[in-house]
Amino acid sequence: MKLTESREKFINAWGTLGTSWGINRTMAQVHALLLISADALTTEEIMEELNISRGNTNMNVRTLIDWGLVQKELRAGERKEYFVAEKDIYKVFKQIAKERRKRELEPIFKVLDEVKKVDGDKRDKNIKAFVDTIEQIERFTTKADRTLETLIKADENWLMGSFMKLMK
Amino acid sequence: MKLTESREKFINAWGTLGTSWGINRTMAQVHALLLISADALTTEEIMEELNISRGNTNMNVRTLIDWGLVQKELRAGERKEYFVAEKDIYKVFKQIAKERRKRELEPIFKVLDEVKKVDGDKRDKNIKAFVDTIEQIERFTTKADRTLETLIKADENWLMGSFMKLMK
DNA sequence: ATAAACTTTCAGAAAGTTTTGAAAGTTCGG
DNA sequence: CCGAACTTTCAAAACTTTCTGAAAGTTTAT
Repeated sequence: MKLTESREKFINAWGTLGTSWGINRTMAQVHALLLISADALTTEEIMEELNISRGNTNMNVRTLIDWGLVQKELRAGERKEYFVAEKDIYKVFKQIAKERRKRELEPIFKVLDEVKKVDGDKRDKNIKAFVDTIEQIERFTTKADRTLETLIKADENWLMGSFMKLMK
Repeated sequence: MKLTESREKFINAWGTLGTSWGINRTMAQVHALLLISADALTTEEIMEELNISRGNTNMNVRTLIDWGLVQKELRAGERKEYFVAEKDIYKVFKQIAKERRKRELEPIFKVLDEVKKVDGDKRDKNIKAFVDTIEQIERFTTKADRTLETLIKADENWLMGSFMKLMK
């Protein structure tokens, strides 16, 4: 398979994967493109490679920068901005985990906390079913969250070490 | 806060969370409703509680059954089907992980495998950047996948034990 | 065999999300 | 301060996904 074809295939696959993880297709594709490019790219180059508009490119590159997955690179004597992706895949997953934790897990914790203060007799089976479920979810997610936090803070070797241990 | 209000709040939060994880909002809401209900519910009851159509209810309940998160419950002498959710939250997350692994990780492995067989001189920096990235992703995802598989197969206590260890 | 009680399907409508592209904004050298 | 080179914004359009509800299908009792 030719490089061009392989690249295209990978970019598409990454875009599809992104979609089912709640990340928009184009954002995932821009990320994939930058990941596999040896050099930093300009807006113009991204537009051309992916056949997308300037506005779309700008918006998605900006989001990737917000997520800490892409950085601007300035070149002496040039006006244009160049973009490079973080190439270390561990860092990439760590960043994503961090971002999503903030955007998704934190709000749910807030709701769980609020919602479990339901009033009424705990012997009522409907109240009991509700409270029990909420508490179980809270216990589980708190544990999962702490684990995630540990992983996020940990350095790469530690991360690998933990995975290794888990795998026995 | 009244039970009705709490329930509604939780159902909505769960629905929103689902959305950002690529699970459709209604499916997540039906799941939430069944999770917090003391008794099994009929299609009719789900329709009424969530204000959704018969077709929509049927489709989403069916998908939840496919995912192994909900079961049919038949009652002697009754024609209607009753639905109950798996209440053990560990099992719920395990099932979801299993499902998504099959639908999302497996296809990406296939692509990575295909795509890394790119032809051309490995000293070309573009080919090198591409192949290096693909290999890194493959190594990482394979490890993550094995860990996931181990977790899926493991029983609940083992799962908790592992989490505990990770948390130190 | 029929009818009642249910469940499933599916085409079109509605809702939600993403993309475009032109216009507005910014920055910098001279 | 001007104009060229770029970046950002945003309303409208295109696309995607989800939902509705009526019709078709299935099952069971008699």
